[in-house]
Amino acid sequence: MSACDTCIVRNRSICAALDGEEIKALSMIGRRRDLAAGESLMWEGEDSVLVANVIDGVLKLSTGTEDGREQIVGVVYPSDFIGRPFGSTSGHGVTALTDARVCVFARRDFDAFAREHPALEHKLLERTLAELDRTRSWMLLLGRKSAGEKLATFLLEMSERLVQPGCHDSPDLPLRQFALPFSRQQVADVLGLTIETVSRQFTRLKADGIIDLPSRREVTILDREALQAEAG
Amino acid sequence: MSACDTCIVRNRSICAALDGEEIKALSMIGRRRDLAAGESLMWEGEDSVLVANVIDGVLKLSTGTEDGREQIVGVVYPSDFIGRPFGSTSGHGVTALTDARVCVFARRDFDAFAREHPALEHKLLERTLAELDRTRSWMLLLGRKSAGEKLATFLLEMSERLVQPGCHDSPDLPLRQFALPFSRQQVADVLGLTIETVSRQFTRLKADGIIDLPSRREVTILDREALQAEAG
DNA sequence: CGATGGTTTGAGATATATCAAACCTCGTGG
DNA sequence: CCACGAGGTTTGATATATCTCAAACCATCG
Repeated sequence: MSACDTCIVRNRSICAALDGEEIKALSMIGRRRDLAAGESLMWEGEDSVLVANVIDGVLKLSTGTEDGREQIVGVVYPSDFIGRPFGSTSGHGVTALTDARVCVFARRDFDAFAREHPALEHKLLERTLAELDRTRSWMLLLGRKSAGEKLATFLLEMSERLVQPGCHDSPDLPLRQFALPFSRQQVADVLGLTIETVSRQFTRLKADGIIDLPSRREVTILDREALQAEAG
Repeated sequence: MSACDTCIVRNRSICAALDGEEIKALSMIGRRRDLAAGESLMWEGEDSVLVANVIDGVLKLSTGTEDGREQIVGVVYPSDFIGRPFGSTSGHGVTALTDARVCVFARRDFDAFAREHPALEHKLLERTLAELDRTRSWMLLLGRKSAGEKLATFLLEMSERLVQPGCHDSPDLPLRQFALPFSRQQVADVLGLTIETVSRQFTRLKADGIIDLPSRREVTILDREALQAEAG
């Protein structure tokens, strides 16, 4: 019995494209790995040697300039795919925001396996296309939205992406309350703002009664309509 | 004889994955279309009914907010692929910046064809992954770079992307001089700036002797090193 | 408790946006 | 051929959102 048999993202990750035999073959070249919050799985500019599926936790993809400015260019959740198959170097680092568990493959092995399994490549293509869509809509946020609109948009996306599929009662409605997997600085790095501006926008949204902040890492959306209006 | 036989991007587009027979089959479901500068091929939010290969010209992908702010989220060149296969709606409009020629397919037809031709899907995957890389590095520009850095980065990328492969003497060096396929406003929409700020940065780079501007649409890079330094 | 790292709040500086006017460039029609 | 007009562009003066620098604040953990 392979680890895949009990994998909780088995049916949501790209592995869903594979049948029992194939999964078994794939499991031969992959292995689990646990990451502590803050630990990195790959570094910017490094040769792309690994790819992985996220089993549990939240990770950030980030790049920076020479002089230390950072920009988070993506956030991945359970069942998402990480890494750059068929490619030279990875343009961004990958770091766990929460404790996380991933299923890693040597890129060369994965590439070879994928090329022999078109259904897997197809899933990967669908995922990559979806990720590209999300990334592009994020460009609108970075290029054209104000600080207030940025934070509101971010909180709304967060409330949608953090739902555990099939976990609770309701059919995957966006969350009313959730724990942010980001520090204030990291929120700033997602939105292209400074930590102070982010903090001020948080307090403003709270003062306006649109959200509540039970603790630094927790957010409650009190008035989703208003938050959507703020998101522009 | 199909139109593909004389297609100038035959060997660079995703079609390069196909052999003679397959190309013939694909050519049955596609057709050429000419676009005048300014003409749109698809609109934001519209059902994704078309996909296409760019044969000639430059096109922009753009989104906007309700209140009319616009952001260009991608620029495509000859041999690039346009559209959203396997997907519901297209998140951005596609508009020709120059007169252009594309090879369009009904998305449903293309999807079906692609699923039967893994080599084609593989090419598409590689392209999509590369585009995602480029888009993410653009996020760093939008989120963290100053106006001057943005314009310098933009001009450098332009000088690399506008080379006609195999066209000239030299082996695809970046261009020293080129015609911008963008108006000042469009440059602003790429960089997340206003037209005035873009204009001021152009004149500053010119005043500093880093570039020359023979005409409004033409750029000469006088000092590439300095421009790279400006790009941050 | 007192230290530590993250966060909030404040006051001031600055890059970019905004508003407005002058300026080209180019095509059109007199 | 020249005057005219229209769009796009540049330049200028001013406003403002966001950044920067600095201090106070707060939770957590030894």
